[in-house]
Amino acid sequence: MAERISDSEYAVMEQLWRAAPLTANQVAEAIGSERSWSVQTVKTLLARLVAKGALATQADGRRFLYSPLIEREAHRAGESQRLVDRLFGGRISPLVAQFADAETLSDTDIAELKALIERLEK
Amino acid sequence: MAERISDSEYAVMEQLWRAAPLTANQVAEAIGSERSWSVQTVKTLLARLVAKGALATQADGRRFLYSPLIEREAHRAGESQRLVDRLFGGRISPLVAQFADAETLSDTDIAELKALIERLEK
DNA sequence: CTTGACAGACTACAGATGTAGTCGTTACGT
DNA sequence: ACGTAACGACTACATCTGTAGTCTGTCAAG
Repeated sequence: MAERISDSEYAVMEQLWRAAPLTANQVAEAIGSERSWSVQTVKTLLARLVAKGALATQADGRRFLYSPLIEREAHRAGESQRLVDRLFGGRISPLVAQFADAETLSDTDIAELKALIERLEK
Repeated sequence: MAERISDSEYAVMEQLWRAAPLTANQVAEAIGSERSWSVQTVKTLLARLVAKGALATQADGRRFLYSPLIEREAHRAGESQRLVDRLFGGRISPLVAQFADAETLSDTDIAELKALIERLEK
């Protein structure tokens, strides 16, 4: 079942979505450039993700190779839906309108959205 | 600084954005219809929100009237931005595309988005 | 004046989260 | 064969969150 994934855990998942399977050390190394976590911290997060059913382990000698069990897309979809439900009554246009009001939309964003909508209208 | 507001706390804020100022009991009563929380729980959440600087109190005899100190819009904007940054590299069209792929967009949603984009293009 | 209802303050406590240390084992280099 | 580095398992601990109980003071009704 879709247990929630915390922020820190998500950073670990990201590496494994980028490339898998990886050893704990490889994950730690990949993350090292972004966050300054000790290897132990990464290992704890990996263990928690395994416990949550988000990662699969595969023995490789006496260590593990980790790979994602949940899809990145599925996670994004769940989290996005959750936000939209909580904050915008489940409707998406107020969400987009919010970004419009905050003026955080670039011309590129607008063009992309336009293309997307046109595609959807068909 | 904008301390984060948890899910439960958000439910309390919602009532106060709907109508303020309110007493603790009024908030509890208003929420009671949606969640079955004890009055104590609501009071704890109110106190935490005050501690976080999200609510202001105003004495009314021997009790307090609570009112929001942060804007609903500002909170929505912050949370939305946070999600988009974390999950979609800060770009919004992939977020919308995600909903499109998940087929959770109604015709109404699409029409609204279209109108919104047209307005933005000017 | 007494009592009881109610208000806020303080306390409780389990589970999640962020961040890491320690322990016991094992494989590899020498 | 032996030490040592590295690995996973277990432990740690402060903070946040969800959910509520208890304590103490006070206002209002009788």
